[in-house]
Order: sequence, then structure tokens, then C-alpha cells
Amino acid sequence: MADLARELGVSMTTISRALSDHYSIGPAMKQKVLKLAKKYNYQPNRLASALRKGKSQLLGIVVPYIEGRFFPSVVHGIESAASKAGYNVIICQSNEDVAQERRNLDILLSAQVAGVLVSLSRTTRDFRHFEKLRSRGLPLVFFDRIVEGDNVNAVVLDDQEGGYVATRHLIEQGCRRIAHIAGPQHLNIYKNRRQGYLDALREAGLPEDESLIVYTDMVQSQAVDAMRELLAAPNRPDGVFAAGDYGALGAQQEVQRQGLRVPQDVAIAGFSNETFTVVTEPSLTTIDQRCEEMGQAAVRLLLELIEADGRPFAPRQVALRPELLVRNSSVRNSSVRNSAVRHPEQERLVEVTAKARKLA
Amino acid sequence: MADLARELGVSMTTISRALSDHYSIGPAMKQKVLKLAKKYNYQPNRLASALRKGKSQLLGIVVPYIEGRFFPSVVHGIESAASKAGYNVIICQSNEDVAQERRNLDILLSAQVAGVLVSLSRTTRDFRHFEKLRSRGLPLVFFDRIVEGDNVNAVVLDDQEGGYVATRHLIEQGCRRIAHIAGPQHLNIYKNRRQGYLDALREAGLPEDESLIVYTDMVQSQAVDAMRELLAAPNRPDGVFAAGDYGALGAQQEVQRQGLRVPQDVAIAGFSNETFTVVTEPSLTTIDQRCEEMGQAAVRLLLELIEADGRPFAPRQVALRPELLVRNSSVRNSSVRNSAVRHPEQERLVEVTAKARKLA
DNA sequence: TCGTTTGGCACAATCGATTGTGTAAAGTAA
DNA sequence: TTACTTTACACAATCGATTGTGCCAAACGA
Repeated sequence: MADLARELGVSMTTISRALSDHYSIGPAMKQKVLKLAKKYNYQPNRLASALRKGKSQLLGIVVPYIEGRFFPSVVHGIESAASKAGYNVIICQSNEDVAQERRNLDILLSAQVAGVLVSLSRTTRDFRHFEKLRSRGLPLVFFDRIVEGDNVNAVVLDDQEGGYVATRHLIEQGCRRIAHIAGPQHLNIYKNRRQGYLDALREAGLPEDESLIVYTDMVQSQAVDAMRELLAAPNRPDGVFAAGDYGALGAQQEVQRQGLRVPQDVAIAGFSNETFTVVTEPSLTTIDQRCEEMGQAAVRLLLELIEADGRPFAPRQVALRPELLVRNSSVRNSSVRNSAVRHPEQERLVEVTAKARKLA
Repeated sequence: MADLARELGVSMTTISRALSDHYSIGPAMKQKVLKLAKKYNYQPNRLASALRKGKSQLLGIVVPYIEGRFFPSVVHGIESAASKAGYNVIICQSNEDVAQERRNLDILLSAQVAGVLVSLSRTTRDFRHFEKLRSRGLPLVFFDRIVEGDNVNAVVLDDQEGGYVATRHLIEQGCRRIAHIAGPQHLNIYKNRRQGYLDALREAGLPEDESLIVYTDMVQSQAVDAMRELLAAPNRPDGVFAAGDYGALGAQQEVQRQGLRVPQDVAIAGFSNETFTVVTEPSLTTIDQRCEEMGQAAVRLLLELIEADGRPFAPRQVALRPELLVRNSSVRNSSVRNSAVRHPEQERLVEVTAKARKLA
């Protein structure tokens, strides 16, 4: 900047204001400055700018890890949305460790980020370290693994809706005895998916039969066992909603091993849209978790908070509507089949209602 | 810092030097400062520090995208290694677009990162934008998708070795007619995997038969077609090395559809260790790409460059040794089977030789 | 022509930490 | 006691950009 100022015989003030389009600089001077800046390929020093202004163009992300299908996709969504808004992201992994999570927050604080996006580590039971952010007025948004309560800003998937939609789909395909391969019920996501399943049964007037629900850790092998158990029962199910794709996969493999056909004898739906669900034979019907949209929604919320700049802001919880991906493992009447077409109305966010708040 | 200085009745100089363990500060004073800093929960402002010192504790990453199996894992490795060394990472996606890649570099420059890790976008043919980094003395390391030449620092997987190891494994399992489902040969990775395949054949004294090589875009459907073609030939193969797991998957499905057994009739090996390779029936033998190690190796190299601090540094290319994961799709004699046990010697980096340099 | 407005720009302080240089006090040797 | 070294700390400049305030001159109205 000093060079530019010297060359044009003006002060650095003028340069700075010309570049930031300040009203007190004449258009002629602005042109000259801009041209010279381009010529010299001037790169503003963001550090200096952020130091002086007290706000950087950086957002902090704290995730348990960057692996698997879910978090990378969310991060992808976050980075895209942030970058569009002129922000960059600095990523931290907590490795499912509260202590590391705390350290990450400190680091982000000292990096003077403009806001923080957090998905909680599995071991986080105490949330005091987030108060530090709050006390410094640093905007904070949780996603997926969130702090419960309605005084936080958060974005989650509406798992209950997901369980409901998947189950209703099976019902529409003619299933009347629908089993549920459930996950650990101390985890909200699995509890909610199960509730959605029950909702759909009730709505259709089908009986809620606990013998049709098998609880697993949602790994393939346990699902195989669960399915074997279900098929051994006198009145075997004609449909299965698994609360996770690994569950659905195990179920499908066992069904086929016993010589039954999917979906004709047993229709199957999973949850999560794991990569492998498109390569199985038949491909698995599943629920997409809108990972990217979750990231984008979280960034939108965070940017609102940043723009509010400390002014009172009513905390908001957003629940994303999951998307049913109908594939071959569940389609009996070959009528409707949307492979991956997204309905426009599913793109919008669902503002939290009493039901969605329960999720949080 | 000013608060601490006031409370202790010393200058900020003393505070700063006490915190950074400067020799000219007495141990007594250091203790006092440290204690007070802890008490007030003092967080240094990294921006100010970086501004003054001219170097931040940030590393920049530019990847085509953060999705799929590969890049997230590499990023995972990068973040872990960087964080251990006291650095944080700021992530940018080029979306396979050179213009975006250029913009990302500019942003990282203006963020005053200490170094940059890059995996090229697919559309990058012109590498002048990297010269800008060089001219500013900013350390730069490429990984996976790298700039060719021996005047760059880069970390890659030894794809040729991977092709060789996979093929040799099939030979050891008794295969004598081994087909190759190849990928687009204008991409180095596929070219090298094919070369490794040929190397293994030659070493074993098996004929190189072009009719056993089918070129595809490495998608499942084309692999199915390729396999059908191979099986229709008068002298069908008894083993298949696919240059990608989607190819292996398609091949396996077609083999099974024709009533043949995997691995007894046709043994199969893939490449990439995609998530689904463990859930297929049988599970797929494949080559792991050492994603995490690649990230770690890249960071190590970058840190060396940073520490060299402008002093002459001989550019180095590192080739990681791929790891063969033997699974059920290829094991005929049930003798050896290492599911995922890593041999210690595979952990080390292989410094580039003439062969590996060809890769780059 | 005089007074007033306003457009266009410079001065200088500031953000928070770092560092070369200066200096007083304490310690050491002769 | 004198001369010299070492220890321990303060002063003040600095990194690069931003911004409140102040000033000059041209333009304007009467």
C-alpha cells in the first residue's frame, strides 16, 4: 500500500479508502488506485485488516473427525457457502475428545475467527467451554450433534420425519408387517427414527408390534443376526426399515441368503445414503441426510448472527427435511420411482416447530 | 497483555518475553507472568503476532473438492499432522476449476499462510499461478495430483507399485490368465497402474496379452460390459485386476451373474479401498491408497520447507508405498490372509528413485 | 464579492504483539 | 574502590491496514 501511495503521490489513507470504495474519495482517484493496484498485483494483508477491524474473514469449524460420508459432505457445504460469502474456513478435529474440543475453541478464539460452527464430540457432557465464546460475543452455531435446549442456534436433520417417510413409503409399496432394525436408543438420532417409524404405522392403522423391532448397534453383522431372527418368526415381516444403511445391507444379505427376494418378498429401506447403497444388488432405498444443505444452512445462520453483530438475536433451531431416495430394494409396483430427483420444495428449510424442537 | 503488564507493574515487553520464554527474563518474573496469564485466561492474539512476525501458524490447503473417500481422508491426515505441529489449516476447494484455484491461492496469500498444500484441479494446464507463491518465498507442496517435474515438492502414491503388487498377488493365488480393467490412459494414475500390472506379468513370465486389457472410464456399468466381453472370449481369464474398485465391483457382479464363482473361477482385485469393498459378497481385495499417510507426509515435507525458511532446499518427490488388502474376492488357498494388518515397513516413506520420479 | 457548503484528501492514532537497542542495578574480578 | 560484565527490564519502532478528525480549495448562493 505504501508503494501505491508513493507512486500516486497520495497518502495511504486515500489508497485504503479508494480500495474499499469510501465515499470521500473521488471517482477519478478511485480509478487510478484500482488500476495501479491491479498492475502491481496488490494483495491486501488480511491479518492487518482483521487486526485493525477486530474481525477476520475466517470461520472456525470443529468436527469430531473428517472421515466417512457425513462430515466431509457437511464441511463441503460449509466451505462452499462460506466462500461465496467471502469467508474462509479453518478446520479443527476434536477426535471425539472434549479436551481437544476445548483446545480447538481456544485456538479459534486466538485466531480471531468471526464465528464458529460446532458438531459436538461424543464425549462432551459439559458445555461450559462454549460459554467462553458467548462471553466474548462470538457467534456460534451447532450442527448435527448439538447442545440441547432452545437458547442455542442449531441445524439438525429431522430424523423423525425421515423414519416416518421411509416407513410410509414401505406401506405404500404394500408392506403390512414392517420390521424395524433399530440403533442404540440413547442416541437421539436412532430414537427419533424409531419414533418416525411408529408414527407411520399408527397413521396407517397398522399395529405397533415390539416383536418386530430389533435393537442393534447398527453394524452389518448384527443386522444379519437380527434379520435371521425376524425371518425365523412364525409371521415373518414383508418389509424392513433399518435406522442405518449398514443395517439395511445386513438385512438384505440375510434375506437373499435365505432364498427370499428383495423387494418382492421383503422390501427394504435404510437410512443415511451411504455410498455403497447404489452399488448393492438391488440398490438400497434410503434416506438422504442433506449433508451439504446442513452445512449451508449452518453457515447461513452463522452469517445472520455475525451480521446481527451482538444485537439481540432470538436463537433458532432449524430442522432439515430428509429426502427419501427410492431405489430397487423397495419398489414393488413399478409405478413411481424417483432415483435421485430432488423436489424443489424439499430444498427449503423447515423452521422449528414444537416437534422439531424435541429433536434438539 | 496490557492488563497483565499493568497489574504486575512491568512493561508489555516483559510480558511478551516471559510468555515466549525469552532468555532475558528472570525465572521469578516468568512464573508470575505465567500464573497471571492463566488466571486471566489470557489468549494471545494470533493475528497481531503473525502480523508482527510476518508468519502465521496457518497452512493453506487447496483441493478439488471435499467429498468421496480420498480427499477427506487426506485432509484428515493433514489436519492431524499440522495440529500436532502447532499449525491450523484453512481449506479451499477449487471445484476442479483453475480460476477458482487461482483465486484460492490469492486468498491464502492474503491470509499470510505459512505454507500451502495443493492437489491440482482437473482443468489446470497452466502452472504460472504457482510461481507467484514461489516468488514470495511461500513453501509449496503438491500431493496426489501434482505438477510434473523434479523441481517441485510433491507426495504421491506409487500407483505402479500398486498395480504390481495387486497383480503379483493374483499370480500367487494361482491365476495364469489375468485380465486388466484399465482406466483412461491419459490419467497418470491409470497409466501407472497398468504398467505395474504388466511389470508383474513380465516378472512371472506370463505373456502380455492386449486382448486381456479392456479400457473403461472406471465406472461400474462399463466394467460389467468389459467383464462380459472378457468372459465371452474363448479363453476366459481366471483373474481380474481392475484399476479401480468400481471396476472390480462391476466385474465381480458380472462374473457372479454368469454363475461363476469368485474367487474360485475368477479371482478379483481392485484399487482404492473404497468403503463398499468390505461389504460386498465376497469382500473385495484392493489396494489402499494411504490417504492419511499422504496427508501426513505432505505436512512433514511442508514443515521442512518452512523451517528451511528460504534457504536452498533440494526439491523432493515422495512416493508412498501402497498397501495390498487381501480380502475374499481373491483368496484361493486359504493360507495367508491379512485382513488389514499393516506391516511396519510399509509405514515408511519411499524416497523417490528413477522409477518413482517417472510417476511425477 | 463575501460567506458557506462540500468534495477530496492528509494526519495521526490505533489494533496487539514483537524486537533491537538502551540502561540501571547487581554481581565479579582485580 | 574501580572497571567491567551480566542480568533484567523498559523504550519505542514496527508489522499493514483502518478511521475519526481536520484542513484546504473549489463551487455555490446571494
